[in-house]
Amino acid sequence: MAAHDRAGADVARTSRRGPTPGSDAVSVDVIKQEATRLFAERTYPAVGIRDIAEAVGLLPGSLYVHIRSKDELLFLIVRDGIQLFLDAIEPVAHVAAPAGVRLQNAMGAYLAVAAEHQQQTRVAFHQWTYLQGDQRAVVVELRQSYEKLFADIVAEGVDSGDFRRPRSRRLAVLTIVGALNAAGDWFDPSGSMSVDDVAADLADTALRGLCEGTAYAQADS
Amino acid sequence: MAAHDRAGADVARTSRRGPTPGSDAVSVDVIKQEATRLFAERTYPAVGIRDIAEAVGLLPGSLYVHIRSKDELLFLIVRDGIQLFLDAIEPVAHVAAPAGVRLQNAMGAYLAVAAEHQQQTRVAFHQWTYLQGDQRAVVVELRQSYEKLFADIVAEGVDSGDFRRPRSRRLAVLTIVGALNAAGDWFDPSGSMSVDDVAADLADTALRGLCEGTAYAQADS
DNA sequence: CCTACCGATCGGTAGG
DNA sequence: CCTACCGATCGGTAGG
Repeated sequence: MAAHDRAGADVARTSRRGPTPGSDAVSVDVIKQEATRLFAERTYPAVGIRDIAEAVGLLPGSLYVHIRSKDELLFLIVRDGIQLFLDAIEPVAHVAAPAGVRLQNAMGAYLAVAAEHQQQTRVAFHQWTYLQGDQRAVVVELRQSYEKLFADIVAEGVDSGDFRRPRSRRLAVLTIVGALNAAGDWFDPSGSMSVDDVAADLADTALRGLCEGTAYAQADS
Repeated sequence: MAAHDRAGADVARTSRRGPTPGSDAVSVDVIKQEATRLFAERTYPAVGIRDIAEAVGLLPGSLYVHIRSKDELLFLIVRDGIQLFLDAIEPVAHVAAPAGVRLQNAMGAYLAVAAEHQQQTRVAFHQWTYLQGDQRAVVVELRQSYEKLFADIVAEGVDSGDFRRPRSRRLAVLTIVGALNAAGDWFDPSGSMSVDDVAADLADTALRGLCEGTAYAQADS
């Protein structure tokens, strides 16, 4: 009876948090996934190594079988997160098409990734600031590549005459990227608007602005 | 000699961190000011009560003569920060003028505050998420008032025919507010562009968009 | 992957 | 406003 209870307890215990023999142990990917969720909900410094361990069903110390440190976990999430955007936007940014079309498609590609990886996007674009040293340097470089995709489209649009000449090209790029990043924050994939709807509306605002017809443009030219 | 040294040490000690008799003791405002700087640089959870104490020249425990808790400090910074924007934007948002003019002026008012209170702006718009309960509820309400200022301008612009009818008014507002908040983050008051320059460029993008002439508008209508 | 634990630091308080 | 300290929690490790 006592032996029977013990055996039952051991089975429950093993299936709850042990590396079940024959099935997969907790992997780095699962840890990254849970850490992404927790960082997105509460931010990196507010999430403890114990919160992550509990989420994946391990004891705190056991996490270090899979990861080197808490900050390496953040680094991987941020780096891979930005890379998702580079991989999605690069193809549509470089096709042979008018700058307006390419900008609209780049915005759509951004939103598609942001909608599919909402939590990782939040961590990647807001929480890279907690990284230091080499990790931070790598991320800063990736961020610059990301901004350059949009900067190139704007520059080519201005040079080809498709776009008006803004007072500051850099500022125009920061405005677009800022609006886009903000959209990634509030966009709700389960809401009434699809990714394409939102992308179309964002592109409208970026390309045409809010003014009806040429009312505002006339006042300036 | 020993007595002399002691007296000198006491004077230095008093002037360094004591409540110097006859002069002002460390005030809540100084603590708020230093906490604002530290929160903006490293974020709320990453800043310890000991960091704040050191910045104002007190020992950690002595802070609690002036403040109730660390989270109350954050609350005050965030609440007063958002209020700065409400106070600055409300007057220009409600004057009798075309929606385009009012939007441009509201953007200028936002940027003026963001430039003058850069650190508090960062804390107010990014770190209110660390607040909970009643404090968070108060802040959420203030944020809604802030967004409503822009929502009203857009709604009135659309109704009067000054603005084209966007696919989603709410989305247009979020886009504008998002671009504005982003500008508050990267705007450098010591840079080459003035507040007015940046406001004019932002308003251009919001009202006219990037496209030259009616090229993009024609394709749509 | 767990047990058992490390030193450091956290926000905050009692008593003067 | 300081002295002296509280219990709790932090990221991380040695040894099995």
